[in-house]
Amino acid sequence: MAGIKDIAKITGLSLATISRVFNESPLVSKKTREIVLKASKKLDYQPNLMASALRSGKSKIIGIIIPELSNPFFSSIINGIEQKANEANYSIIIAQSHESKEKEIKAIQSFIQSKVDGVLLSFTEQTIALNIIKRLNSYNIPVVFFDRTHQLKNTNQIGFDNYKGAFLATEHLINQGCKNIIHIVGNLKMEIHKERKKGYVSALQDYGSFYNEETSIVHLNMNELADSKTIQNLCNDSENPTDGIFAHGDESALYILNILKKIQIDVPKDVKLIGFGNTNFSSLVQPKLSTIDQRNSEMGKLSACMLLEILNSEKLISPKTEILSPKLIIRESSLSQ
Amino acid sequence: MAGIKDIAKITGLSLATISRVFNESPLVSKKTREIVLKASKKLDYQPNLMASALRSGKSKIIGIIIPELSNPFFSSIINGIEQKANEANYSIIIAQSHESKEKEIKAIQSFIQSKVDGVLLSFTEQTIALNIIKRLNSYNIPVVFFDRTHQLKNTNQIGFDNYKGAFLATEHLINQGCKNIIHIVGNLKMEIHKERKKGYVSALQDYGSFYNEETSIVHLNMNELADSKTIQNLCNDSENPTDGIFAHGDESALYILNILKKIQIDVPKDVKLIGFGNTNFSSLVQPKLSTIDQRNSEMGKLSACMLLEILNSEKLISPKTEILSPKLIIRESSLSQ
DNA sequence: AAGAATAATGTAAACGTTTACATTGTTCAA
DNA sequence: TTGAACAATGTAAACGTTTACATTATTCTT
Repeated sequence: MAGIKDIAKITGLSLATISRVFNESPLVSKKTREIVLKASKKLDYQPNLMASALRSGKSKIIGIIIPELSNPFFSSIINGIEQKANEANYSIIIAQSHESKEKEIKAIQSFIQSKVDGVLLSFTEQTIALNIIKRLNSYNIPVVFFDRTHQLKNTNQIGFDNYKGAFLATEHLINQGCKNIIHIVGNLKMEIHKERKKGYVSALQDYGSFYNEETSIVHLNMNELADSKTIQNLCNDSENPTDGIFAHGDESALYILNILKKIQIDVPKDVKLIGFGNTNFSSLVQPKLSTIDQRNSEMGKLSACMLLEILNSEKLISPKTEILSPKLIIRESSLSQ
Repeated sequence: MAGIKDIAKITGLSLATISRVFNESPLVSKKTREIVLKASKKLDYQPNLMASALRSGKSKIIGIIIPELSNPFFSSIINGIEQKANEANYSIIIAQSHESKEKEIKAIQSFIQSKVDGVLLSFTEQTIALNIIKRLNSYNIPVVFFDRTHQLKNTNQIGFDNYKGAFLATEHLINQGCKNIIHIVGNLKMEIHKERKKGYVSALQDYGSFYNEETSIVHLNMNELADSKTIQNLCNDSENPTDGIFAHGDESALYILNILKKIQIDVPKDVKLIGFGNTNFSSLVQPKLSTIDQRNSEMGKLSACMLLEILNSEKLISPKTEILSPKLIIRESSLSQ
């Protein structure tokens, strides 16, 4: 309820001076600063961020758009973002796109209207990044893309080396003696999953392993019966039975694990399995799941830092792309012996 | 960039009329409405929510405080909240308390300054709800508590019947023939875990089952070696071996599952196990985990609706508490034969 | 046809800050 | 002792809306 005016009244100072105190301006003497602070305590003064934002043009809010909050990958990224944002006294406002371009656009619209200072964005599979950039640019709102990156130059991005991650995973299976490794692919409309597939194929080629575009790439259709038949056929193939599986994510790895169990194929004895993402449950399942760590929280922190840097610097910072390197996590599901 | 003024200029109308159009006031004629909308399209007019909030006192923002975003329970609640909030044209701003009272207070402070219209709050174990209520009340910000509820009258709450959930879980184990059921308790400083314990004890008493405060209640200390020894001792007790385990959460149930596996106790043959929360991975582990569904998304929707109702009604709505009922989900980990 | 009722629009102040510019007070060099 | 330099404070307009109140235009009643 109490505003800067009230403080001015009881201290006998002008609005400007009071305002300067709260903005930590060096233009105010120690003595008056203390007087003001004491008065503001007494009145339980709460600065009105809306008014401040309106006048100054800085809202101290960062907008985040992600596909799905309940995806643990994204929620831990947000953890990282929140930490850095809070340190810098920014609030975060979150919107989910649910992989829908329309919702994404709506979110951006709402962010523009809310006058967010910057946007962190992991776009949907259908998004044309250029449009988004243009839109935000025309309102002078900087944006940093994370996780889902694109080919455009001159944009700020924090990515992850999906290619290398997939390569490491596949290589690991090869090292464990697998002769016929299949890959459960994700949505190939998305760059990240294309990259994972590429990494997988590269590893096989580098090591001269068996690869067949028809049979080595498996699309799940989330119909348990059909899927388990497919897997069964592959694993029981008389000529070239599958003995290694690289799944595009931990969750689908779990799903596969279930299927294998049902058709009585032992992991890791008969088939070795590795996931992707190092989700919190991956060390808690039986057998413990080998996987690729995506360094989620780090990604969050990095993107937040990049955005904050842009927000804090007067002059233009030349855009840059940073790519995080994967870490291979070896647990039980992929180990021979 | 374009504001209401620009629209006024090119249409020759007054600011008031333009404003009325965007606020869907009935006081404006169809003809002028269309003229205004056309002009606003042309200018790509974006209402400045900050200015609007400042003048009207309504920010159209809901603040959410939760302990931990990466806890899937909370992220699905937020999913529910976001859905309802978006429908009503509200943005959500999220802060995590990380179970720290200080961070929680800081978040509330920041919400007050951001002039959120209302707060949805799941408080930390150390929180004294009364203080929070008082603080928000003095700034006229309504609050709805969810999940973690308290005893105070005259507050808005959406809770979950933890007692009944625990009762159902325990009862189910009894029905499956368990004679000696232990309970892995959560943090007993928290009401929800106290209630779960109570429900467990009640079920045992109602059915005249074995219960011993000393041995039936197990606190995990997250030291795998020590914990596995404890569990082993209980399960191999010559007089009264444990044959049923009710864990306070799905994650700890998974943890227990691992321990049991390691000490070669079969689930569900030797010991039947049930968790709490119906987390997304619970149907993907081996054996599939029986659990109690907490109806997370529903809880989110309900709390959002309750808050929105308060925000939309002129007159005071008398505070109410709603308690969601648990659903028993029976899967493999608890089934006999 | 006059006045009442209603509909549509306009005027201008207000929301609580920030900030460019102006003013006053102080210190210090010459 | 003047005035230049600097430090501290003040004045008042501005940010982009909303809204109480005033005004004008239109329709209706009798």
